[in-house]
Amino acid sequence: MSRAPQKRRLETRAKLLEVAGEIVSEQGYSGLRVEDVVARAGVAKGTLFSHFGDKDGMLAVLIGTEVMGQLDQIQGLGMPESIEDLTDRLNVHIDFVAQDRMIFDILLRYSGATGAQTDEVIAQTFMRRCELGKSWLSQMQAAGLVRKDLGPELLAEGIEAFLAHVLAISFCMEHDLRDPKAALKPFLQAWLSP
Amino acid sequence: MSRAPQKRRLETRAKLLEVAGEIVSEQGYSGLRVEDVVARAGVAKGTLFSHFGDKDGMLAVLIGTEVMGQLDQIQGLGMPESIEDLTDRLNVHIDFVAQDRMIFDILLRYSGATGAQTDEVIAQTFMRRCELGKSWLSQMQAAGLVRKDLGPELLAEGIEAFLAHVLAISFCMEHDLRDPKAALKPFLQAWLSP
DNA sequence: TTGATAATTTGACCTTGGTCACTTTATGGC
DNA sequence: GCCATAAAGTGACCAAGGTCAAATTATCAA
Repeated sequence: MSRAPQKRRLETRAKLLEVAGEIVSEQGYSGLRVEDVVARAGVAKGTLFSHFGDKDGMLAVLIGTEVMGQLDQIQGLGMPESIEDLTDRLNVHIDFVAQDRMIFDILLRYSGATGAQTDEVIAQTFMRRCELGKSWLSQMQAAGLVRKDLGPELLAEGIEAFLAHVLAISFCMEHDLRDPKAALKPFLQAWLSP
Repeated sequence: MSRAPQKRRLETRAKLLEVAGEIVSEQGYSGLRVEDVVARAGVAKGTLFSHFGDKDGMLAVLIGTEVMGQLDQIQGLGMPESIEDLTDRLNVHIDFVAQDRMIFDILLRYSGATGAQTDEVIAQTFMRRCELGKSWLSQMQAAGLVRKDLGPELLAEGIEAFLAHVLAISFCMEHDLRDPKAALKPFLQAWLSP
C-alpha cells in the first residue's frame, strides 16, 4: 500500500505533460524526444521514466486525454438518426488518428490493459466509446434503424474492428490513395443494416 | 536500372536469414538482436542493414515466409463446408500471431505496401489470403452457405478486420483471459450468415 | 527540533538500432 | 592480363530510449 503522491510529484508530472504537449503541437507526436521534454521541463531524464514507465506511457496519457476530449464533443449529440450519421461521428477520431501513425500504434498498444489499472486513459477511452456505441445502438435498434438479431455489445465491438481496419489500411498505402473515412462507410452499412 | 545481385550477395542474404531463423527458434522474435545475427553470420552490422533496410525489414521477411508456408497448408483444403469450418482454418494463423506481439506489429506495419514493391512478402501474404477468402466465399455463396447481399471482396476484407481485432484484444489483456480463436467465432457468424 | 523513514529526483552509464565514409571484391571492355 | 567502374561489405560512430545506485527532499512520530 503506497501513500498518496506528494504535491511536488503532481507538479512535476503536470509540467512534463504540459511541455510534452507543447512539443507535440510544434513537431507532432513522431517528433517528440525524451531529451527535449526533460530539458524544457528542467528535470532529469530518470524522472520522466519514473512517472510514465517509458516514452510510450507518456504518449498514452497525451493521446488518451486528446481522445477523451473528442468523446466529450460527440457525447452530447444524442442518438444518431441513421447509420450514416453514426459513421460520420467517427470522423473526428479518424482524422485525429490518421494524422500520425504513432497515434495509431499507441492506441493499439494501450487499448486493453484489462481495465484493471484505472489510470490508463486510453483503455478508458475504448471502454467509453464502446459504452456510448452500445447505448446508441440499442436506441437505434428500438427505432428500427439497426439490425436486431445481434446484441448492441457485439455490434459496437464490430465497429471498433472496422474502425481499426480502415485506419490500418490507410497507413499501409504509401501515398494513401484510400480515404479511411470513405472506406468505413460500406463496412458499417453492411454490419449494421437491418 | 540496377544489375542483378551477385552470387555473393545472395549467399550473404541467405546466411543472414538462416542465422536469424535459428535465433528466433531459440529465443523468439522478441529476443532477436541485430548484433547477435551479424555475429553468428560472420558479417558486419552494416551488411544486414544494406540487405533489409532495418531490423523490421528482416523480421518481415522471416515472418512473411512463415505465413506463406501456413497459406500453403490451408490452400489445398478446398471450399470450407461451413462458416465454422472457415473460421477454424484461420486458427493456424491466430496461433502463430498470438505467440508474440512483435509478429502482430510487423504484420500490421507491412500489410499494405501498395503491392508496388513485389519483394514485400508480407503484403503478398495479405493479398493471397484475401484472394483465397474471395474464392472460398464466392463458392460458399453459390452453395448457399454465406450471405449473398455483399460481395466476396468486402466479406473477405471484413474477415481480415475481425481477425486483426481479436488478435489486438488478445494482446491487450495482460493475462489474456480471452482466447482469440473463440472470440473470432461470433464475429464471423454474424458477418457471414445468410 | 530532530532523527528515522519513505518519496522523489538525479545523471552517469548502458543497450541497441541505425549511419556512412571508406575498403575490399567482383565485372566487363580493351 | 589490366584497368575503370560498380557492387558488396566494413566497423567506428551516433542517436535515443531506458536503468539504477546514490543523493536530495519531504513526512511524521517522539
